[in-house]
Amino acid sequence: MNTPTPTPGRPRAFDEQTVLDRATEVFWRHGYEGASLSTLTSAMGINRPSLYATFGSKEQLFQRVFERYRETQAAAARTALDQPTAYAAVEAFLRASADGLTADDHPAGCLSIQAGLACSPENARITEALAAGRAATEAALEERLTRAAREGDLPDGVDPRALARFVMALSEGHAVHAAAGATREQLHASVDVALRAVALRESTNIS
Amino acid sequence: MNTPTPTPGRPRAFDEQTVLDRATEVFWRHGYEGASLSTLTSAMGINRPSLYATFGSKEQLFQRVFERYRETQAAAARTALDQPTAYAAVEAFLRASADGLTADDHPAGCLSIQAGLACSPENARITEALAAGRAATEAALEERLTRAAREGDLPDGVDPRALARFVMALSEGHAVHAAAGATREQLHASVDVALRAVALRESTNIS
DNA sequence: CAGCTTTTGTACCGAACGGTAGGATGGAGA
DNA sequence: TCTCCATCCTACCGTTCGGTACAAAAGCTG
Repeated sequence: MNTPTPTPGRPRAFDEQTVLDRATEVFWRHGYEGASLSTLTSAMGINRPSLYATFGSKEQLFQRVFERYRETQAAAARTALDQPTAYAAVEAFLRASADGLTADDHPAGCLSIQAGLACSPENARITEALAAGRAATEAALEERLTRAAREGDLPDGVDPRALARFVMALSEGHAVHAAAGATREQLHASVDVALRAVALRESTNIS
Repeated sequence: MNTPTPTPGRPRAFDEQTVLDRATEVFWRHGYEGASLSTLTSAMGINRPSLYATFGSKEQLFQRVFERYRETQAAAARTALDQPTAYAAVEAFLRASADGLTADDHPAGCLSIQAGLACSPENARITEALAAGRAATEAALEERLTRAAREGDLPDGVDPRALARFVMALSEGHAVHAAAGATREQLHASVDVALRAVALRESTNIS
């Protein structure tokens, strides 16, 4: 479990995962640019040189934070997409998303959205990394739905890529809403509406 | 048209609306905190004291920018919601949104989303103002759909508030996608999927 | 032209930013 | 107990941040 090899020199006074958790919360709440080193070190309970010795820079710290975040997100997405039907997979994805966006063990919303949709030019890489993370989730969704299309498991006339984009966009919109204070019930009610679009039978347009 | 009253003193060398347009683009592209005064004044073609004499502060400048932005957004929403049926209103809203998010006379996406979903605590008012603007749009949508529900113009079992939230969330998600490079066609394909949820007949769930 | 008023440009303010130097500190091995 | 070495902590670096003082410039009015 823990490292049995006794490294020479003074041992660290903090646990890396713990301080990463604290940093995650700060970035989540204030965004990348809004999270100052003073706020970060204060929340992490370490001082600047420890942060730089351990993580390299503010940007590298954030990349570590986001990497960890992505892993848990990806695991949750994988679980949802393992459902046997497209409808069940989409519902599980959106339900898990709504729950995650309003969980009380972390700030409301989604780190990918909160941390930096727009940044100053020198931090453009942050924006790109976040977008890449979201794109990866959408790709997993698309892959699952493409398989569903092959299996005849999608409503007629529904393009799996469009459906993946729709589901992902809705989830991101819910993230925006959650960050602004929407409740879990409100998000699930929106999911109820969305699922009508994934139901099997072709429904009739208004005249 | 123009001011016929000759104000005393040296006349301004810039047009207020023009420099507001430039400021809008900078905030849109870099976010509130990512938009430095140097970048702003440089893009606006004026120097700092002129900015402060005219607008008061960076925050007040942004409020002016956002106010103008809201007016055009609200006008577009009003046009869409004036459609005779709920379905047509929702479609017009989402189509106009998709077009606006990918128009080439301004940065991709939506100022409300780009400017500052998360900020440092001292700029929390910016985040709140943006959320309030989006909430106002959602309220207009909800009002229209509540009327539709009264008129029997909504599918069975659809709560107008939930539908309004769904439409708004999707639009915000599309804003996130547009900022990350999604094309207009991709957004409209997602709208195609979404509209299935608003279609009149109750559709059958998967078994 | 003189006098008044407002804007313009330069040059600056204190504070906060991300990042770092270097001595004090504490645990393992000899 | 002494040595070694990575970590800890104070205090600082140069730069940029949002915001401003002040004097030169540019219009009107007389």
